[in-house]
Amino acid sequence: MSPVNAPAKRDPEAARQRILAAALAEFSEKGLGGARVDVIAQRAGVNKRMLYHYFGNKDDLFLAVLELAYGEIREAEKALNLDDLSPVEGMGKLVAFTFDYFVQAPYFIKLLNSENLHGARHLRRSKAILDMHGPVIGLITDLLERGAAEGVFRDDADPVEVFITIASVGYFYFSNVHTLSAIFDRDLTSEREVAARRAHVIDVVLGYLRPT
Amino acid sequence: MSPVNAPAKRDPEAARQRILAAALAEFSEKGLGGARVDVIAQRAGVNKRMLYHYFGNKDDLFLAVLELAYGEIREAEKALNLDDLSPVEGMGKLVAFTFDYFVQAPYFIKLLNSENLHGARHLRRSKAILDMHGPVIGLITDLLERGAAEGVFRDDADPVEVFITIASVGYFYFSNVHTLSAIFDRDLTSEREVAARRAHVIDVVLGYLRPT
DNA sequence: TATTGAAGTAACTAACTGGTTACTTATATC
DNA sequence: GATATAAGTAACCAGTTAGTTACTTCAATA
Repeated sequence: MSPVNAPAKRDPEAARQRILAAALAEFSEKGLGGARVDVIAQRAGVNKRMLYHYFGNKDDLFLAVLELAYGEIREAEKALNLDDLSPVEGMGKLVAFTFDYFVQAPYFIKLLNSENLHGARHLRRSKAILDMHGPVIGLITDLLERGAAEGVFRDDADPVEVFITIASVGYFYFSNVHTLSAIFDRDLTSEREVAARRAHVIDVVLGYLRPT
Repeated sequence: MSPVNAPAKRDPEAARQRILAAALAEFSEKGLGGARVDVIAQRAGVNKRMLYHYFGNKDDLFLAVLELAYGEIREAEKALNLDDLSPVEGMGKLVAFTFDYFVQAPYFIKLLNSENLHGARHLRRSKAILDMHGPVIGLITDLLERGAAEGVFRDDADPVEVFITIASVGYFYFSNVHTLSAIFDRDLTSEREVAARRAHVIDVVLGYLRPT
């Protein structure tokens, strides 16, 4: 006869979520190799044994975190509704969205860097992630085709190359902020610098896409 | 009375170089955290104690490797002689060079990723590296100014943004080859794909720089 | 050729690391 | 309310890890 809203003494789902959140933080701060299982357990406020109970081992936990992170960005992309916009506006919105996403979810970049250091061995096991990327390419293909037909975009742009380029120009900036800031002796994490970079990357993609 | 060319039983400089080369390989394959001091010693064919004798500790050894890697690319850049070329040709050559450099020295990307995961804490201690980047920016500034004056480049491009963009479009491709290859289910390390990317990144930079 | 400092070695250590064992406790369901 | 199963805990373990100790050997030079 316990009240519906009473805090459950045991809440498996909440524990799972806390482990995932703690692992996301720890993995993105220290990388897969640098992250410590004990620290994740401590941050999640659960016994270390629970990580193994819920996720099997460190690598499988990392994969779960990776699936979470990829799921979030591809889900957000789907909600963009670029079909209602002109090709130029749509492309600008996609580039801005991608850039802003890196600002909002800095852990995404760190996780991908870690995964690439390890040859994408976790991701390759995840059918969920591998099936996730059709939609984005579809979005870009549609924008490029409409733009070329209307004569506002060049007609020789490859959708996958464009996708990689859109990701590149923002990703690299944030992935390498520390070395770039040190080298150029200016704080590239400042709002002013980030805003300047944001304007630049939109200029680059739209500038490139102008008809030849 | 030992012959000049007889192999010295002790060759400190050679030992130092072998340690550096082994550390470069190990650090770029496993990252700073994943690299093992014992493995570096083994790969270099020296006693582990020698790493500490020559370089002090693991972090200082990493910094030495970083200085070596940065020195190499900035030195190669200096030999480009872009002044003799037209702005468009010069910029094309710089973009191609940067891209090709990532192909030729894949360890450079791995080392930078590691350094950024650690907040550039080694690099910031290295005056040598921090003083290394004036020349490249000078090169780009000159190309942009000449191009704008001749009316073949837009006049609102910032040299540092352009530098970062030139690096981005190649760096990200190679840094993330494994995840990208998995996601798009095609081997982006193949010669054909690399050549296509190379052509694309030149198109992107030169396309963007066209006058507005 | 005596000396001294750098080059080199083997064995060790204290702290850590991912994962396990052996066990207890809560809860849904029949 | 008995019971099976999932949730949870504390203590432990075998293998690593960066760095050190205590020592020997070589070779330049005074």
